[in-house]
Amino acid sequence: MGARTGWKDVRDRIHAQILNGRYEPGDKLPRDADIAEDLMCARATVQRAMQDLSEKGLIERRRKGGTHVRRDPVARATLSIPLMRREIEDGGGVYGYRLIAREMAEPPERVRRAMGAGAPAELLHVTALHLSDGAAHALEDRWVNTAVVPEILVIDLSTISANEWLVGNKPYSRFTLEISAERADPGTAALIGAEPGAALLMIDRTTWAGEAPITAVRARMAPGYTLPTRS
Amino acid sequence: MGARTGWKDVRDRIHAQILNGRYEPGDKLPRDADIAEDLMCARATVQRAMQDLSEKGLIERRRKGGTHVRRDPVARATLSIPLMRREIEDGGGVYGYRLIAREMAEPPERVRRAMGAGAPAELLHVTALHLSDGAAHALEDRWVNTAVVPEILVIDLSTISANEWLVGNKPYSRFTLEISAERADPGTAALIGAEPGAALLMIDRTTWAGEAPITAVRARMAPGYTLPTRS
DNA sequence: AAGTGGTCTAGACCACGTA
DNA sequence: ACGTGGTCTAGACCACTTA
Repeated sequence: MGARTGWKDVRDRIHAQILNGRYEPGDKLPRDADIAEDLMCARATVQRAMQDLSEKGLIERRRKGGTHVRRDPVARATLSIPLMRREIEDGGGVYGYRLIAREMAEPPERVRRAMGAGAPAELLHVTALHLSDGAAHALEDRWVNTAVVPEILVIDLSTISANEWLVGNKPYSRFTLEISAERADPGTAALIGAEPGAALLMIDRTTWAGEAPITAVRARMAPGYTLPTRS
Repeated sequence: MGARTGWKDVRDRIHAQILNGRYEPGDKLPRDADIAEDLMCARATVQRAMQDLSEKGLIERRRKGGTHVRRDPVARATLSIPLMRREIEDGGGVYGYRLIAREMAEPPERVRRAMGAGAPAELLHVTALHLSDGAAHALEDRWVNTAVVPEILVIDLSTISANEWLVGNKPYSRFTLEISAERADPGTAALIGAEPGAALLMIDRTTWAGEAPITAVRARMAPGYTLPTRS
C-alpha cells in the first residue's frame, strides 16, 4: 500500500482543495484538530502542513481566528545568491577572475548610507571582474570595512576574489539585498563588454556582523543576465 | 525568569556559535541528540532549529553524514511579488490604473516558449499601466490563456486589472519568475514616463494551473524601482 | 473567558547514505 | 550494517486574539 500520510501529503491535499474550489478565497478552513481527525493523523502533522502553506502566502492563520484562504495570495520566490565562482561553474562555464583596482578610499554617500553609522571614514575599495569562459559575467564594485576584517589587507586579491575570501573567512549574521537596473556608463561598458548605455541588472548587497557592517558590494551583471529564482 | 528554550532559541544559539568561530566552515556539528541533551530539550526541538538553518543555507545535513557548517554559505532572500495595487497602497500611494490595449492575438515566440505546448494559437493580449499617485509605476504586458479562463473575456478590464481579477478568481498551482533589465523602447518610454533607452527592471512571470498555463506577464517597472527583498 | 494556533516532550519508527 | 537525520504520534501546556 501507499506510504502513511506525511505532512507534505497533507499540505498538497489542502492545496489541491484550494485550487479546485473546495475552499475559495476568504473561506475559513476547519480547525487543525478536525482536519487531523478526518485524515487520521496527529494534529502536529496538520500544523506542519499549514505552517508551510502559510509561509508560502497561500493561507493566513490567526489564533482563535482560525485559518483562512488568502484573498490576495502573495507570490513568494526564493532568490539564491551564490558565490560568483560557483554560479559560473554550476552553469558549466570556466571561471575566470581579474582584479581591476584596489585602494583605500573614502566611500561615496551611497555606501556610507548603506553601512550606517558603524563605518570608518576610509574603506578598502576593490574592483574586479568575474568571467565565464573568458567573457565578462559581472563587474564587482566592493567596499570592505577594514576595521572589522583587517586581515583582508594582507590578502593577495589578484589571486583570490574578495568575494570568495570574505565568504570563507568572515561569516555574516545578516544582509540586505536590493535589485535594480542601471545604464552602463562608458567605463563599465568597456569592462563588461557591453554598449555604453546598455541596461544592466544591478545587485546591491550589504553584509553585517552583529552591528558592524562588513562589506557593501554592487555587482553589475553582463547584459542578458537573468536572476535565478526558485518558487 | 526567561522563557523555556524554544526551537528559535536553539537556532540562534547555534547560529551564534558559527558566527563567533566556535564552529568554523567545514566543521562537523554534534549529533542532534547530543545537542538536545546539552541544552536539555527534546531532539525534535533541535531538529526544527537545524532545519531552519539548513533552509537558510548556513549548514548542510546528510543522513548518516551528520551536520556540517557550509563552506560556501548561500545568501538566500525571499522575494514577495504582491498585487500591483497592494504594493502601491502599502507604499502609501494612491493607486491608479489605465487600460492601454486589449485584443486577441498570436503571442510572440517568447510567450509561446514560456507557456510550453499547452497554449492555443491565439491569446488575449492586455496592456495596462499601473500608477502610483498619478505617476507611472509599472507597464504590464500580459497574455492570458482564454482556453483556461474564458470568463475573462466578459470582464471589463478598463475597470479592474487583469492582474487583480486573475489573482482573485483563478488560483495557480505554481509559477516561474525571471528578473532582468532592458532598455526602454520609445513606445514604452512614452507610456512609463522615462527617457528612451532608460534602464528598466523587468519581471517576467508565468503562472500555471496544473499543466495548463494561465497567463504570462511581463512587467516593466518605472525607472529607479528597487525590488523589495526580505532576508 | 474561551477557542484556536504554536510549541514542547518522549518515544518510536522510517529513510537514506556511508562505511 | 549501522548511524544519523526526518517524521509521526499522543498528550500537554502556552500564547494570542477575539467573542
